[in-house]
Amino acid sequence: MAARETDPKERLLDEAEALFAENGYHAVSVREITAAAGCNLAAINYHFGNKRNLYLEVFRTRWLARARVIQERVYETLQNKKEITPPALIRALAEAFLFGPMSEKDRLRHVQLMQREVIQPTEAFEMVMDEVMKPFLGALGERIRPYLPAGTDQERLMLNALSIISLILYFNFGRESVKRITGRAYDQAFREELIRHIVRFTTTGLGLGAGENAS
Amino acid sequence: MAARETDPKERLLDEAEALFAENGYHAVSVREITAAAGCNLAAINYHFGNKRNLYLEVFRTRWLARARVIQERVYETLQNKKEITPPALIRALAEAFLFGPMSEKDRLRHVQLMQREVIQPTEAFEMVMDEVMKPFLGALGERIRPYLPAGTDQERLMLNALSIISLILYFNFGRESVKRITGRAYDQAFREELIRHIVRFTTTGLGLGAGENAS
DNA sequence: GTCTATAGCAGGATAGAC
DNA sequence: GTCTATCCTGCTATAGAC
Repeated sequence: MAARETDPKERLLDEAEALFAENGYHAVSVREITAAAGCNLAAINYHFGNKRNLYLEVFRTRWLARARVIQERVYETLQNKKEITPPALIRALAEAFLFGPMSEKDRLRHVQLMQREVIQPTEAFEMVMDEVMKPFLGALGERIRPYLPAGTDQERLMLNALSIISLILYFNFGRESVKRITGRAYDQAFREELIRHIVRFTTTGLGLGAGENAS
Repeated sequence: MAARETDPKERLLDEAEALFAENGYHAVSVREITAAAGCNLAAINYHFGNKRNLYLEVFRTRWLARARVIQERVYETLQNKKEITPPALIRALAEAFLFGPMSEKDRLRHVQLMQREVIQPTEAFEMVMDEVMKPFLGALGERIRPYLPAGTDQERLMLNALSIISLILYFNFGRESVKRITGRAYDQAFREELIRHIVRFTTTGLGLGAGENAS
């Protein structure tokens, strides 16, 4: 697995993901990517056919894998609990996004990349939706359903789940806005405060009383 | 004011805004913009100096103006109320974004354009923050402060205000996601349902009990 | 598989006629 | 102010040597 650092194909995927996330597809040139990966200009066309395909391959081999890591992290956190309450679940979600198992930069990139697709969907959007968002929100919904009034319909459940996720995502990709408005840096202390806020706001938003009884 | 349709400079601003919002700055060429505006390739350089400056001018003369219209709309809606409760305020905000005074396309563009700056801030981000978001969130905070526990500090107030706005924005720019997850089209009925959800979720999220007593 | 070289085209910007 | 013509840079993609 040291292929990650030696294999040019792998390096291309890594550098491409970073650059696409930071600057967007059109703002990044294949020259930039190959230079960052320390390999030849022709490498992208050889390995992926064209630039567009490299972008899609980034989602297939990097983004989806990372999404799975984040999900696993959530389940790990919840493993030792006897009962998974909504506040504990939401806290685990928020922590996975704001602290998570990967580097700060990787986490930010992950959300940026997805957010670009949300604003302006391309082919990768289908992938993200079908393979991650739908099952993820479905599972999230089922987990919180027992705590909601009996007979809550599927649509309302999904609106609630979407609202939780959107808050968590916003406090990630909207960092610059949040910093400007609150005047705080995104350090450890502030992130913990953000998580407390997210848990409180969404838990009560679900109509479950002010529940901050998570780990 | 029919200058809007005849003056090439005005047409350039309109078409540029539409294209930048839909496809992003780098994906749009000056050739595309001038063609859409029905004027010459050299027009952008003549009137604005360069492409970048046109982009900033779009924010200065179009985006900020529209933000003001949206804000006015909010205050209009609230004008006849004797007491402006948080649910009424939030409903007015959500309505302004989801129905508002301008066309469906204009409303969507407005949010898309801003959202691109949120993900990847440029010079225009300062403008949006300083001239719209900060005062807007400040005013929103002050309006809801009287309903929150006494002594709620400024930071918590801003986190609450940010959360309200982020939900309203997400259900706008994240249309494709919301459609996929709920399986519903963005018609009048669904939008009204979304507004009810937003008002309920955020009002209770603020800790104010399930208050849907707005007009 | 990796390189160099280059084709072929689209991009932003400008000069200068009208 | 508006146009045409054009410069020149940078882009993606490919051909072909190694």
